[in-house]
Amino acid sequence: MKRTQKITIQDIARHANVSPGTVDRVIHDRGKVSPENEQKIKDAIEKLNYNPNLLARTLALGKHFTVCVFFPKSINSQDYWSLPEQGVQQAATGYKDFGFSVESFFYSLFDESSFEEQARKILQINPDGVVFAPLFEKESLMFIKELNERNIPYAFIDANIPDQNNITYIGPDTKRSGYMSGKLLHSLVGVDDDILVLNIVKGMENSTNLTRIEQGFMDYYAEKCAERKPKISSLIIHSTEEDIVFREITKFYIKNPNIKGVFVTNSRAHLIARYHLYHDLNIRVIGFDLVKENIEYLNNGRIDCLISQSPVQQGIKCVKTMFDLFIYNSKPQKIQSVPLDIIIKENIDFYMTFQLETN
Amino acid sequence: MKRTQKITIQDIARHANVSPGTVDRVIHDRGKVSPENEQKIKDAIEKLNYNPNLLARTLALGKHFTVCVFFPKSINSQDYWSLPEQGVQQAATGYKDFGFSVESFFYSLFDESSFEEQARKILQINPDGVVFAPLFEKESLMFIKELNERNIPYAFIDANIPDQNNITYIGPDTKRSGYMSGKLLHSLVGVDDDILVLNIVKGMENSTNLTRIEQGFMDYYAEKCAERKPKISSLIIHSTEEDIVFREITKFYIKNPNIKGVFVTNSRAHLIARYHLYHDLNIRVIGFDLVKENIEYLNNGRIDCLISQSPVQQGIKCVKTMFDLFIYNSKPQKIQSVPLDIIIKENIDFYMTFQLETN
DNA sequence: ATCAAATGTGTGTACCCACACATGCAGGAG
DNA sequence: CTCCTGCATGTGTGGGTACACACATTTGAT
Repeated sequence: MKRTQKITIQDIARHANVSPGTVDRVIHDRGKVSPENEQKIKDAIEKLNYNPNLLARTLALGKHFTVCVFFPKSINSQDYWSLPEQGVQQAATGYKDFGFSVESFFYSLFDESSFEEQARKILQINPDGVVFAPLFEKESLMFIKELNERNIPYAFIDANIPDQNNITYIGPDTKRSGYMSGKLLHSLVGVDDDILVLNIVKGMENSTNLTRIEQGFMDYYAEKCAERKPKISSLIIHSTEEDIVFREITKFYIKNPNIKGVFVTNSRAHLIARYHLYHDLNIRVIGFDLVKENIEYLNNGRIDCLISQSPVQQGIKCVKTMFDLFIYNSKPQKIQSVPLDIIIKENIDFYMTFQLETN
Repeated sequence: MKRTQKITIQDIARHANVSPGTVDRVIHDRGKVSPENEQKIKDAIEKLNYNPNLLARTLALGKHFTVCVFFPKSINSQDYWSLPEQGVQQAATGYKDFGFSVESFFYSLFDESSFEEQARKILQINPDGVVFAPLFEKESLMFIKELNERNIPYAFIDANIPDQNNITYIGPDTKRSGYMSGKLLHSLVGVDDDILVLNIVKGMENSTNLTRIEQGFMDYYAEKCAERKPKISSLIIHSTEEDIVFREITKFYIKNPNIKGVFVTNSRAHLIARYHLYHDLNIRVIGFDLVKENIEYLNNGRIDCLISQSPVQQGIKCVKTMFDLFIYNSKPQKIQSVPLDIIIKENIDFYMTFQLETN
């Protein structure tokens, strides 16, 4: 524990025979400096490898940034959406001395109007940045329009809407997770058996992601089973109501009796798992996300494998990205993928423990 | 971006009708304050929920901390031990403005004397903290003794030595990883087949961890297969030389022809995998760590499953722990477990990508 | 009892480093 | 001679720390 020997603006000033203020103006390119001095100062900065002290800078600037995060509501701490929120809070505590604060807002996954309502609230606060999960495409686009007009930087988390002005997308590489799903299902189901790619969606949901996931899935089979591919069907059910889903599934299974594996492109694998349980069907199922219902069916064997998309890390990363943007002024990459974890019966309990306790 | 409204030491001073200096002395318990004032100040701190500004504090103190990290050498970026190092570097960059710097030292896994030599170098630097992987037990204990005498706080990473004065251990919960291995092997090998727990160690290596891993493994079978357990043998080979290992294995397999699954308690699963490849034996293998050789055999199917112990996160965490200790003066938990990831053929390539590119 | 020294209690302020604004001081134009 | 412009310096701010100092009270010696 010694006194710091870091070089400061004063060191530069001494080296160039000018005052600290002049050095400051060179650094910030505010002009009003004679060419000779400017050169001398720049040389000294180069030579001494000067980097401004972030602490002193933020302290002097005394700025304050508010970032709103905007996720689906979670009912309890087991919920999928409580995990990114946990990551957000965790990261935020480490940044609060930098005058960086986070406010959370939540919308209901079953109610588009709650999204609009909370989005209005966020705009009223007029934050410096916004992180949100654009699960309702139409409403999100309206929100985006407003954010663009006000020049408020925003990041997408968990789901992406392409070709927007967002500073970054933080979430799974959707195509890759589809590809990985293909590989996994391939290991569970032979090439002579039929496969179903099942999209269970509510009307308004962001569909781009599902398309990309499905494409990745198809890519795998096209690449690895070029000569001998299983029959792959695709089905979209436009409801999450159990009776409607069950009716559609029944219709499909009657027409396609040889289905031995199902890939559910989102977190609703539990619906088909329940169907298999009722009818005692021996069909492999893989899906996404450790939501409570999925975990239940993973444990009793009706779901074979779930892919988890590092929800806590997503939360951490989005806060960190905003922090770096405001404090370091560093622009993030447009896409920041997170790890995809394979969860099977054998590691589910360990995985859950760690997601909640550590990180 | 507004001016901050955070409450400062001045606010407290005004509230308690004292000077900022007095508040400071109360906060730091330096005495020389009248009881009434002390109480008033404490009340005000409580009431206004005051938290000192970390930036201003570190700036004013102008302290500088050096932490030495001390790992096995890695030959290339694919190596296991390059991963914690990457985590260390990554975390360190974020803390450098706090006067917090990290110096890395490396020892050879095959040379105890290199450990001693580098340990001496570290002691010469006289750092404020040390993080190291105590893989050589005897040499580590000597190092520990010296650190204790000098009152230098130290943390263990990746491997633990119990009952020491270390501030924390960061790494896998060894018992749990054994338990998990049991669960995994159970899913691969029937209860009528025999199982081998294989310890391939060099003479000087830290043995406590292996014992605990094995114990966790046994616990699983004792718990879950109480009535009908496979025959589980345990074998220790005191060498990592291929010919010696092969000889010992041959001897063992001749006596125990019904072995169908092998659990290797450290990163040396590739040795037995190669043996199986040569002799074309259809025996399941699970082991630890994504070292290059292991990955090779995972890909060609001679290793069925590897457990990865979040190496990058381990590095990040140990730097963060030291930072929190010095800057926040916050004591860590004695044990900080990291997630255990299951790596199979299906997700190895994705896993590797993320370990290297993101985090 | 008296006075100096030691102790207890509290205040004032320079400093950490970067930043921003106000000010000073040339020289040339009007 | 003033006014402006270009260049450079000086100073106050931000939050907290640490040291120097001021003042009051107690202790001890004479």
